[in-house]
This record gives sequence, structure tokens and C-alpha cells, in this order.
Amino acid sequence: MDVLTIAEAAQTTGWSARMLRYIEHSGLVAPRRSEGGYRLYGPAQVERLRTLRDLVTTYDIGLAELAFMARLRSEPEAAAAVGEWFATRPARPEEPPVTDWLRFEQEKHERLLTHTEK
Amino acid sequence: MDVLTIAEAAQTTGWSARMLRYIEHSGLVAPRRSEGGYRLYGPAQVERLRTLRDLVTTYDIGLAELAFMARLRSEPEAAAAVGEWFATRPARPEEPPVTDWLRFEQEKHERLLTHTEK
DNA sequence: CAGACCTTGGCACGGATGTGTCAACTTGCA
DNA sequence: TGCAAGTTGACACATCCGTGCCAAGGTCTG
Repeated sequence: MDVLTIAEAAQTTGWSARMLRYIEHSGLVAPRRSEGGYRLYGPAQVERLRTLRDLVTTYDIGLAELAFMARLRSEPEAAAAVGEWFATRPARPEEPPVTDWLRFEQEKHERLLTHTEK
Repeated sequence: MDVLTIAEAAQTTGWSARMLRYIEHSGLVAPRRSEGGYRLYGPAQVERLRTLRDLVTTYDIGLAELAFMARLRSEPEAAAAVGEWFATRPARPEEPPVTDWLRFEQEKHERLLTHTEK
């Protein structure tokens, strides 16, 4: 029974069934379907829905923004263009040399890596 | 005379003055100000506005989405969380190998982030 | 100093987001 | 076979996004 129906998935993830459908609609988490068309959420999707909830609530990020990120992931060209735009800083003379574009959490990783082992 | 007033900047960038204010409001391109409070757009800002226009029109990206990207750039923690979410794949077997798009995250590192503390 | 231009603030408006709810119908299971 | 539970589709609504436009009042410059 690790295949949940929409109501069950809603229950354990904190979303409403309505939102689960909406989330699927926006392409963020899509469940499998039964023969008859019922949505079947597996453990992976459930986990994904939970983390999505955390992400959205703790950082106050909209589903639309995440959908946009997803889009960038599937459109490298657009992603590159965006990255370029941000990398090209306002041309302030004495600014540090454009730290290789969108690697946001880099510093964090470096810090982590200095004392963590995989 | 490479310091333009808002109407002039609007003229050469293709935006309307109204939108220039809006763009500033959303934190994407902010001009200097004169003593009296007039917006003064330098060549850098103008260029930025032009490329912004290209970006927005050719890829049909909203200013809000770009503002979101900007936010991620200034909030590494949120960026890391988002990156992690996307890096953690839906565990669907038949998905294409996520073309290492923007190197938002590296699969090797995400595991670390999952359970490490600052 | 006058008139052109700018500033902020607000009203308006169509379209998108995020959510709920109801209706009409189809599936799944005891 | 019946009824609980799922499905899609649509209506509703508050709030944002992207824009335009207008008003009341400062700023700039010939």
C-alpha cells in the first residue's frame, strides 16, 4: 500500500486534493494513472510533494516560480540567456569578476566540502 | 550626454516610462537619481534595459520570474533548497538524463546538503 | 519665471495564480 | 450491484502582474 489515491496523498502531504491536481497541472509532480484514470501517488511522489510543501512554505516561493525554474531546466538556451543577463552586472568599475554565473550556493558547498565526506 | 532622463531612456530602450519605473520597482534595473530626485539612466543601465527587453520578448519571460531569479541570487539558502528539490529526481526510470543545464546543483553534492548543518 | 518634464500615488483593467466548491459522470471495491 | 471516491470542467474570488493614464505637486532650464 505505498500507492496512494489522491485523497490519501493529500492527507499525508498537507496539500488539498485540489492542489495536487493543480500541482500536476503546473508540471511539478505528476503521479501515475490507473487503468481507469485514477491518480496513483507512489512513495517518490509523496516525498516530492512533502519537500515541495516545505520549499514553498519556508521560503514563500510560488508554484509558478518553480514551474519557471523547471522550464529553464528544459530550455538550456533560455537558461543561458537568463544567466548571461544576470552575469553581466551593471558595469560597476570595481566589482569582483563575475563569479561564474548562477552558482548560487557555491560558497556554501565549499564550506561544506571542507569538512564533509560523501 | 550619456545620462538620460526617463523619457529618453524609454525612447531608446523600447520600454515605456511607466515600465521603467516598474522595472526599477521590481529591482531589476535601478538608475541613479539627481539631487531633485530625477531618474538618471547611464549607458550601463540603458544597455541593461535593452538586453532585458530582448530576454523578455524572445523567451517570453516575465519580469516577476526574473525578479525571482534575482532573489535566488541574493539568497543562497533558498537557491540551494530549490536546486536540491530539482536535483532530486522523481525517480522515474524513463526520464531523460537532465541535461546538466545550469549546474544549479551537482548531484554529488546534493546528498551532502540533505543532511548537513552550517 | 514659465513651461516642459519629472515624481509619487492612485484608479483601472485584462490575464494569471492559487484555492474552494459544485455538477455530471466514471471507477473501484466489498 | 451499490456506493464511496475519483475524474474533468466550470464558476468564483482574492491577489498579483503588467500597463496605461490622470492628478497634484516638485525640478530644470532657456
